[in-house]
Amino acid sequence: MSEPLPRDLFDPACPSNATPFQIGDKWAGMVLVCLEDGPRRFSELRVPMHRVSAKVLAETLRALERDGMITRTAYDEVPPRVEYALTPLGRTLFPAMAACRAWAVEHLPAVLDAREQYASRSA
Amino acid sequence: MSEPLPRDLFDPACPSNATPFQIGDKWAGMVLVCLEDGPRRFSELRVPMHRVSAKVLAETLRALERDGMITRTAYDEVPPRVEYALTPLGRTLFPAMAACRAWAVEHLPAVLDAREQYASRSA
DNA sequence: CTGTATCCGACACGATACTG
DNA sequence: CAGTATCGTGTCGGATACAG
Repeated sequence: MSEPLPRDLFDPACPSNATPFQIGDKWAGMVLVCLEDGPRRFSELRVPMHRVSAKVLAETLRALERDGMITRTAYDEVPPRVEYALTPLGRTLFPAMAACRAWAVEHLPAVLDAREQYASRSA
Repeated sequence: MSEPLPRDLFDPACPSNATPFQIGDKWAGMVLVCLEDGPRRFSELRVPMHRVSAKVLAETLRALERDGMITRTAYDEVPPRVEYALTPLGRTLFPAMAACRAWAVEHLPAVLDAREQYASRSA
């Protein structure tokens, strides 16, 4: 125990480094959850994500599209309509996201306890 | 399909919001991985995380300690020695982290492909 | 409706110097 | 060795105004 650990965690080949680029992104995960049950329009996404500005939401959607996680479909109508939908690749993220969510559900109380004890020790 | 979705994802009670606060943190996950095989000293952690300044590493360690994920043990010696170690609560994160890493290993090539195609479409 | 362009403040982060 | 204090910079992200 406690012998190895010489590697460079910033090596691009290290999955520990590449992993959170989607799940860990501040809002990408939210977008994916919002699309789980079917395609959504830009304005539909803004409702549950009301604390995110249009600018940042647009940037998040671009990044997810670029990475092949979602598709963007613009319909030539008036008024304009654009729908975002998960790709099969995007769906592959859900098991890992579910594991994270399950952890939070199970252990979040313990974390909050730890914070309280830490705060009272500092006082 | 495509009916629900009225909830507020910023509700503190929503696990989708609370989940990435550890795994998604820029360096917290790295620290946890570094501690997996046993306790480490501050300077030992700086080797694999050489791109993180001492200041930020210290802040990350404080946050993880506050949340009950790691312990900090200072030995009264000269020169000083401080060791960080996982708590049982901290260890509970590893299954979720493993799920994320497994996703990355399996699907990262597809993501890189998507990026190339996206770049060539833009050109 | 679905964005983009611009401005601007807040904060995250690194570098450096210093302390116990 | 294990940090903290201070400073400077770059980026994130909101608000607003505007375009297709």
